[in-house]
Amino acid sequence: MKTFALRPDPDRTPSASPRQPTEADRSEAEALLGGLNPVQAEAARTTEGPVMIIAGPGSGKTRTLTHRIAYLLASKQAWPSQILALTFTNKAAREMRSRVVDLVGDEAKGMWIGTFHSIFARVLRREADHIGFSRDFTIYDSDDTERLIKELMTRYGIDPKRVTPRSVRSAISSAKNAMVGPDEYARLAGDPFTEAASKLYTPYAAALRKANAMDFDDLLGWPIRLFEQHPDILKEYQRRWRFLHIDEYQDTNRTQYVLAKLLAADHHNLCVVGDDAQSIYAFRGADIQNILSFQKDYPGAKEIRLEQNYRSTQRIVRLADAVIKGNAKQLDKTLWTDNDEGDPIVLMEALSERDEAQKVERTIRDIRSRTGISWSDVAVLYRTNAQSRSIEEALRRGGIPYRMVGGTSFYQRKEIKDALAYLRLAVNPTDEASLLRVINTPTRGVGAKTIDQLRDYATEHRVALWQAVQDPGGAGLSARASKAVEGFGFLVSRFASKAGTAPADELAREFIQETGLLQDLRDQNTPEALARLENVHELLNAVAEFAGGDPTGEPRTLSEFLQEVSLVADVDRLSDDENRVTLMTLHASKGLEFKVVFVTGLEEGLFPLAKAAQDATELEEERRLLYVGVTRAEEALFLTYARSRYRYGDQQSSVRSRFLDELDGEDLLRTESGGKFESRRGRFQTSDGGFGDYGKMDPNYWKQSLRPDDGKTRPRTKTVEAARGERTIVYDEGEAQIVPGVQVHHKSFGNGKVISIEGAGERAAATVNFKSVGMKKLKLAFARLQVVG
DNA sequence: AAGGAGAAGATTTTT
DNA sequence: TCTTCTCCTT
Repeated sequence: MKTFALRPDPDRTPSASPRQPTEADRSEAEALLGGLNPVQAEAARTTEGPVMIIAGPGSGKTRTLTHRIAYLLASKQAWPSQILALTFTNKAAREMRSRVVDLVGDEAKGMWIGTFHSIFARVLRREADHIGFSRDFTIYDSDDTERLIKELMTRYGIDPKRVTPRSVRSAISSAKNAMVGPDEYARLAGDPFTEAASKLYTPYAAALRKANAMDFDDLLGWPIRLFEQHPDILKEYQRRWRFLHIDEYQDTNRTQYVLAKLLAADHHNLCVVGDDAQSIYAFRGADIQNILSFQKDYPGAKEIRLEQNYRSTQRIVRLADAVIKGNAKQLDKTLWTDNDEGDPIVLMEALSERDEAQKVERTIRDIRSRTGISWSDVAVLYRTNAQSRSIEEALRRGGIPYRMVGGTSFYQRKEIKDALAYLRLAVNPTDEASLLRVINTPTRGVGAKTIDQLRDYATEHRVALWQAVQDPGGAGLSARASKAVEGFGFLVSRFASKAGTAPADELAREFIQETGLLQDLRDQNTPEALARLENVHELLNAVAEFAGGDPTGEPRTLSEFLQEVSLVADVDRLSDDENRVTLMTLHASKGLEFKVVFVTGLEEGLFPLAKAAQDATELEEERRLLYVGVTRAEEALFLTYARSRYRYGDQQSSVRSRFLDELDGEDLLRTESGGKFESRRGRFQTSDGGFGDYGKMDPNYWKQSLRPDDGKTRPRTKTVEAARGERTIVYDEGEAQIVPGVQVHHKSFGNGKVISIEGAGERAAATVNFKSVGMKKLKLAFARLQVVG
């Protein structure tokens, strides 16, 4: 590690004038760029003014950004604290920080690097009093937020069946992301749903404030308001951060865009890095226009294109290119690579999701024994978290170690959320969502009725729920209920009074001990409960570790721990030193790379999702998602789909994804046996035996149950009868018809369900999913299947 | 108020 | 299929 002579950073006098680099400084910094290609190096040394780096997957954009920051420091153009770098995940921030430190030494630790949310949470902590919050504000995730909205809905008499807390939350969140305030939102309201949501917008904002809490969107919205109301504070931050970097710029939303604009308004030293083809977060407000119109927003911006891919084989790059060609709207760029041609990309067809998982498992094992790669070189990607189950089962059966990203991540688990809710209360007892969460967890005799009474009291006296808890007698509770509530209130306030002073780890340990959470789990004495107990202990260890100090050794408080923990995504917990196969959604795979990648579930209705298939814009986003997925692969890529899949506990037949059939022409895909891939050129066989194209297809076809209505089981959808009527009956055994969906009996395999029928007459064959042996393909003429029921 | 049984409902993706 | 909600009994 090379150490540069960076003098102590005047963090407290951020207005320190920019340093004037000498020739010697420049040439010393120049040496750092040795490993970059000419285009990357140019991007790294263009430090003044607005710069947009359009970087294809695997083109070394992180590397370039890292070197740019190192260059700024080494050439003495900036103090570390004058550099702000905004990344998409905390993991990316961590990695970038340590790489910069490797390049220029420990002083670089003082730079500001993190996600938008974590950086601005820190800003808000500093400036909390300017916006009327306490610095110990609680950060609400969507769970907490929904709890609060549900609460408001009962108060405002909105039926939670027709308008769900979840949909209200996402409506308000979108509004906040687009910087639409309550008044404007109410004006826009036209339909009953928007009207209901707009009725809750203002009370929701008020409730958050009362609870001294912020949701994710507030962490970006409040800084904007702060800067607008206090130009002097804005000025201070403009002076502090002289060089701004934003990674994954294509996934920034309106508020992030505005923040960047405010901060860079003075010096324009803004460097954004992104790839419009990898924009996959429109659903949460990301606006692709931010990157598309960068030139317009920052006239004179320098545009640099990184088009050489260093990650993947020629074949993978060509496939990625073929995938993205399906999209009309995109900045043109040509991705190319000097890498080897590589192995053909394999398309695997499976009978069922179970079969798909088994094939994945076998293939992983096979590659490993053939090439000696590590488990951690392999990733299995899927569109929805629900798909992980079958993969997990197969890997577990096969004894392949794996780790899963997302799903119910550590901090989402119930026991963890309960424990965190207690800790949040100690720091901020007005936090209503947390109060409601644990007031009766573990059960202590505070039921729904008691909570109603407390709520009424709080509403009537216009005080926080916490105030009501402290005066149960005043709320008119019965003696028994009063005593229970009092006990809870006493417990919380005892630790709340210590929260400011006691060391975080001790406080947390004692408090959680006394809540009875641990005892409750111990008493259950089931393997699951004991695993949960372990998790809570792990949380307490995390508190202790955190309290021990930040990278520079400063001890930290419980309040800081809680704020940081709210912003930890599951990918952030992913460490590289575990030798396991990685399972995750395509979204979570962004920014990562693996030697071997499986993209699974390439089926209509799943990938692309049914809803997205109906809308051209959303369909393009799905295609970009596939682009992101395939470009994670360095050496080997497998695409899989299953001909049938469990949905809502019912086996449904499926049609392979249109994305596959777009990959015609070039010789890109091979089947498992090495045969050539035959594109159906956008056409497929429909259930009525005809042909249609994807555009005409019912996007919800997969919702139709294959199970005929036998009068005993409730029909899952209205279309069952209709679907059955249209279906060609292939084989008729007396009055019992063997059609997809019916239960049949086989004399050696037992009972099973018909998934599909192929051929007709003598050659008709059925694919049957047997309870005992799984999928089998049987000739009807020999199998003598009996229809059951 | 608590706990159990049975029924209804759910699957995009997430900082 | 799995989870959450609702109603019912204790």
